[in-house]
Amino acid sequence: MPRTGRPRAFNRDEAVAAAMHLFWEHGFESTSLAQLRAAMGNISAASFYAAFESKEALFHEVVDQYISSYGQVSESFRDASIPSKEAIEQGLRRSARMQTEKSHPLGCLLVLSAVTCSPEQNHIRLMLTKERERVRSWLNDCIERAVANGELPDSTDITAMVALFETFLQGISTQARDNVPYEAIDAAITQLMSVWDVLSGKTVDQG
Amino acid sequence: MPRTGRPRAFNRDEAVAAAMHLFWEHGFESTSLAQLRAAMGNISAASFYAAFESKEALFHEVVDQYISSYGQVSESFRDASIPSKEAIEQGLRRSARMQTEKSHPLGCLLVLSAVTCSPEQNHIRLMLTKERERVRSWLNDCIERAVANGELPDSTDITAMVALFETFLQGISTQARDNVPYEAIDAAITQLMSVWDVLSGKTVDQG
DNA sequence: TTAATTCTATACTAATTGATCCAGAATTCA
DNA sequence: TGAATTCTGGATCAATTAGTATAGAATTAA
Repeated sequence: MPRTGRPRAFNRDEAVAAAMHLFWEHGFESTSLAQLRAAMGNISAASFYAAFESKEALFHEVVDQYISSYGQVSESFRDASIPSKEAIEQGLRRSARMQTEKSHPLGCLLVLSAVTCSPEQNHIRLMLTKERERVRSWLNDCIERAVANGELPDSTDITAMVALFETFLQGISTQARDNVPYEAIDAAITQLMSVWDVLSGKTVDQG
Repeated sequence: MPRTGRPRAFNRDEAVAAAMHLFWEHGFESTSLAQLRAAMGNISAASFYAAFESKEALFHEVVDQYISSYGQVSESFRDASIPSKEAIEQGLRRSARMQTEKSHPLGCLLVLSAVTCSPEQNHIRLMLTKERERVRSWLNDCIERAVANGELPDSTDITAMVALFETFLQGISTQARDNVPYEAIDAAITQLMSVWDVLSGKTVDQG
C-alpha cells in the first residue's frame, strides 16, 4: 500500500490470478518466469521482482489465493453442523465438480503443481504436502465426530476410513487431468458412499 | 548389438535402471541430463547420446522398462481366471504395496512423472495418459466380465465402478508420496471392496 | 517547486538447459 | 597388420533459466 511513488501499471490481483492458472496447469518448476511475465500482462523482469520478490514468493501467494478460493470446496469436511456422511459426500462432490470445470486448469493445484520436483525445490513439494495434511486432518476429525456421536460404530477403523476418502479425493486430480467427466466421478462417489452405509449398519439394497 | 568397435564402458541396463529411479522420483522435466549422466555412472554427454539418442528416447525406454517390471502389479486386473472382485482387490493391494516400498521412489511413475509439464513437453504427458488409459480399459473389461457372468447385477453402473476403482488407484500415488503407510491404504482397500458386496447383493455385516 | 518514493524499461548477469562436434581410444574382423 | 567400427573425453553450442543493476519516469507530500 504505497502512499507515494509511481503507480503500478498492471493489476496485481489479476497478475496473481494469471500466475495461478499457469502454475496450476504446468506445475511450479515447469512454469518459467518468461511465461509468467507474459501472462501477467507482459510485465518486465524488474516489475515482476519489485512486486513479487521471487518466483517462489509468488507461488506462495498463489497457493494462499487458491486455498481461499477454489480450495474452499474442501471446507465441507469441517462442517460439523451436518452429519459427517453428508459433509464428506458434499466435500467430494464439490471437489469433483470444481476440478472438472473448464474455466480453469483441471485437477487440484495442491495435488498437481509439485508432486515431483528437483531436489533443490523439495521444500515446495513439502509445503504442498503440509497443505494436503490439513485436509487430511479435517477428514480425520469429521470421521471421529461420526464415531463420537454414534453415526458410525465405535469399532470403526478411523485410519482406514480417512485413507479411503482421502485416497479417492486425491485420485480425482489425475482423473480430471485425464478428462474423465464430472458425471463419472460423481457416480463413483455415490458408490463410494455406500461404504458408509455398510459401516453404519444400514440395510443397503442396490442393484 | 555391435559385433565390432570399442565396447561400452558402462552397463546399459543398470544405466536405464538408474535413470528410471531419477525420473520416478523427480519427474521427466525436473530430471536434468547432468543428473542422469551422473547417476548412470558419470558417463559423458557423448556416451549418453550415443547410447540413448535423447532424453526423451531414454524416458520412453524407462517407461517400457517400468511397465514390464513394477507396473506388472496392475496385470491382476486382466486375470480372468479368478473372480473379478478378487482381481481388482489383488491389483489394488499389489499396487499399494509396490508403491509404498522403500527400495524405490514412492508412488507410480506413470501417474507422477509428468502430470504437469511445460507446453513443449505435453506429448510426454499425453503418452502417460495413454498408458493410464490402458489400465482403465483393463478395469473396464474386468467389471464387464463380472456383469456378464453374474458376479454383479446387470443394473451395475459400469462407468461408475471403473471410475471408483481407478480414482482410488490413482490416489495411491499421492498417498504414498505423502508417506501414508501401506497398512492404512490396505485397510482402506478392505473398506472400498465392501462396495462390491453391496452391489452384488450380499448381506454385509461389519462393525 | 522540490524531495521522497515507487515503479518501469533496458541491458545484463552467471549458471544451467539439452544437445553436438571432433579427435582419439578400444575393440572386431579380415 | 590394417581397416572398419563404436565408444569416450573434452570442448563447445545456442537457448533459456532465475534474478539484478541502473537510469529515468511517474506519482505524493510538503
